[in-house]
Amino acid sequence: MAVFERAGEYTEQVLDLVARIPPGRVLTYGDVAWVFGRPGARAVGMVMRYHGSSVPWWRVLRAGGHPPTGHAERAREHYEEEGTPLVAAATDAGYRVDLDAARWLP
DNA sequence: GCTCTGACTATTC
DNA sequence: CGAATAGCCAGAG
Repeated sequence: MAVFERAGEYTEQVLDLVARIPPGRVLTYGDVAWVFGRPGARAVGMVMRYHGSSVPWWRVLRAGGHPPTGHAERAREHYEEEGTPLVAAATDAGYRVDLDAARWLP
């Protein structure tokens, strides 16, 4: 595949997986890292910061269904547009994604 | 090749 | 529930 040949394998795998996430579905940083057999949740976030412009980063959230730091507002627009199950919550942007229903695994 | 940084997570106060 | 602490990994300088 190697469509995202920009950095190490890890980055390529992360970008490839995120790009494969179907609409209306989401994944947590921990899950993405878990798929690669590496608890590098932080590394996944870094990949998004550098190459997130090339992938649907809004489909990748933190543990508990909270959107990425500083991007909650922007991500919410995508969730409503794709029909991602959201849940009202008194955290971050005042909402969170229903992982129990939107969680997706390859 | 070492050090700093960060879109994280879990635990504790 | 909110803030603080520690542990974790990979990339960039």
